[in-house]
Amino acid sequence: MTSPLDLTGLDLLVRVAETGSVGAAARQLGMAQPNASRLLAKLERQLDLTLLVRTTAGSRLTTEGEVVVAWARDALAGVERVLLGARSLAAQRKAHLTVASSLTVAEHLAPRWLARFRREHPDLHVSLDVGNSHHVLERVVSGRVPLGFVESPTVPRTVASTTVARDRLLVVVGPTHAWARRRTPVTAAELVGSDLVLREAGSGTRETLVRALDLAGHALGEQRLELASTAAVKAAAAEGGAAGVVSELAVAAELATGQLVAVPVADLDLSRSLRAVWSPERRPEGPAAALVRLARADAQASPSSSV
Amino acid sequence: MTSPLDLTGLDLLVRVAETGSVGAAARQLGMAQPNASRLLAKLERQLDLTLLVRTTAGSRLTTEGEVVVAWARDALAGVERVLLGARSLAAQRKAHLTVASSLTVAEHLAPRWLARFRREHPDLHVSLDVGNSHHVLERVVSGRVPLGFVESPTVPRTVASTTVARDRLLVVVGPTHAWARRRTPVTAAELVGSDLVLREAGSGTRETLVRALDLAGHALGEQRLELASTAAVKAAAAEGGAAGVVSELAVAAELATGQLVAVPVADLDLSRSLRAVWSPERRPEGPAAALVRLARADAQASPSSSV
DNA sequence: GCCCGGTCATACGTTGACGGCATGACCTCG
DNA sequence: CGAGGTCATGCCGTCAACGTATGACCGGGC
Repeated sequence: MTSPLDLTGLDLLVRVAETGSVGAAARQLGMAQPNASRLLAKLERQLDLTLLVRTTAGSRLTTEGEVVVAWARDALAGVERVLLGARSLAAQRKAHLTVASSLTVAEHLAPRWLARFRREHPDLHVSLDVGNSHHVLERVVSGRVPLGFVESPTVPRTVASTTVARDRLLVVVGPTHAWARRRTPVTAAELVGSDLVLREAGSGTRETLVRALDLAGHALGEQRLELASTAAVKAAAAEGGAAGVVSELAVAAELATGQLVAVPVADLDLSRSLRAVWSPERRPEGPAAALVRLARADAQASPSSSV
Repeated sequence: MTSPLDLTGLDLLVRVAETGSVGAAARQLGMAQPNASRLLAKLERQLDLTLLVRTTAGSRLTTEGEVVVAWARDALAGVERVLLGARSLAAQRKAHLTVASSLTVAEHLAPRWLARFRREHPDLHVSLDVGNSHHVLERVVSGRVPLGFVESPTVPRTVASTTVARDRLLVVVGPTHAWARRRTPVTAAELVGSDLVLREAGSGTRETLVRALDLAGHALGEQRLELASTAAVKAAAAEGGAAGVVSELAVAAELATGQLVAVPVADLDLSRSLRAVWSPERRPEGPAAALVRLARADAQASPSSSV
């Protein structure tokens, strides 16, 4: 709880593991060697562990140090994704390739694509233009952007598309909710009659749900609790007595740790496809085509699980 | 590169997303509201993005803010795993349940188990005792520890065991290595005749390789490059011209981003099982049994992919 | 044998950043 | 129209982190 939340020490530790030297690791990070030494000592003090064996000819990891390094690499990769993604959001100006993307894709798939893409084309700056499905399609047909990704169940005939992955909406509740231990599926009628927390109207997730309910002959009431962000929906569902409806991609981690429980649902088809879309006159080529390939390959490499 | 690596701002942002208020988020982190306001402004400046729409009745996320929050949640979960894991390594004293674990299990599986376990039993302190396979077995048979996890191909008859997951060693090379584009499997003979980077003798990974080679009628030479940590092996393989041999669990992330490439291997069975082991007189019960259940469930939920 | 290049730790002085408090502007609700 | 909530700004003190300088130690080479 009262943790520093500063990863510099862990970054340093990982580099010590790779180079075998505190000084070399310090140079990689552009800091002076004494600071690195101090920082590592502080890290050991805070974690109450001895991570390194300092010899006068370098430093080696202890067993515990190795374990911590493995964990730290994951954590650092996570913040690397944040920073890389943020740069892709910001660098509209100097971007060589701009791709429009719906929220679900940007939130949960784009980080891996960006990391991989950057590695294969280190000289190319990719920029993300995030908006709802309508926004993405508009950008593509207007030619402002050569490629887009949407999670709509259908796309208009004005654009060409290919499915790169599949997605599914889940009904999730906190572990204390009555539905958490339920084994018989919840019906669509029960769903519309219960307390639900949802994204606001206009979100792709919400539209998919409304459409599925419509096909089943049901309609959402008006008294739903609407929240501004997916994070808020998840937090509300985890805490309170209401059920949330979110993409399976958004809750993989929470399901794994048990913070949220998925409720089986009958009568409703909540799956949808994630599509790459482009203007028919401008078929993706070069980097854009590579990105589509990469996205499809990534999706089938990890069908549903994620971070 | 020149990034702050301080996640407090991101943590704050996530909490703003959940609560809808900068002040409330600040209180959750025990900081004063003005500091939170400043920190968020700084974060926006550093990322060159506008993440929040501050109204006088609270703060809502922009679209870009939502995306960043989703990424940040992953990153924060990663450092949470590090901190939780470190506590489990350190708190030998106040632990209610101590489990011995080999390196591979501790590095790549334990974080998820610990997070999940902590959620189901918040009052129980679990401690990790990490060592090589021999160390784990010794602790179990001597009764110092009620439960252990090892990745040995076989276990002695003095302990009872059950397989909770499977694992496989991979031969990996950097993308520039000649084997990177190879489609025909590498033979065991080629393997022993090539430049290899390995963990030092005594590691479970190394022993598994030696055993597999032995069964195929080959033996490792002596001139191998030995490195102290798995991280060092991965770094050396990614950079240089040598091939590395590591657990698939250790390189899932690098394979996904293309930093490393797996080379197909013929003639060798490099798979092994990860087993929970315990003293026959002391069958796991209560929390220990729950941990075994949890481990097995987790493994079959995500067969091979991971963070 | 001796010295040079490498390792890591300690000491010291400065500065810059962060935190807390006080204040002000603004909106909403009663 | 006031009360309670939101967020931003300004001021100031303190502490922590940084860079430089130095010392102890080991190994390898000429």
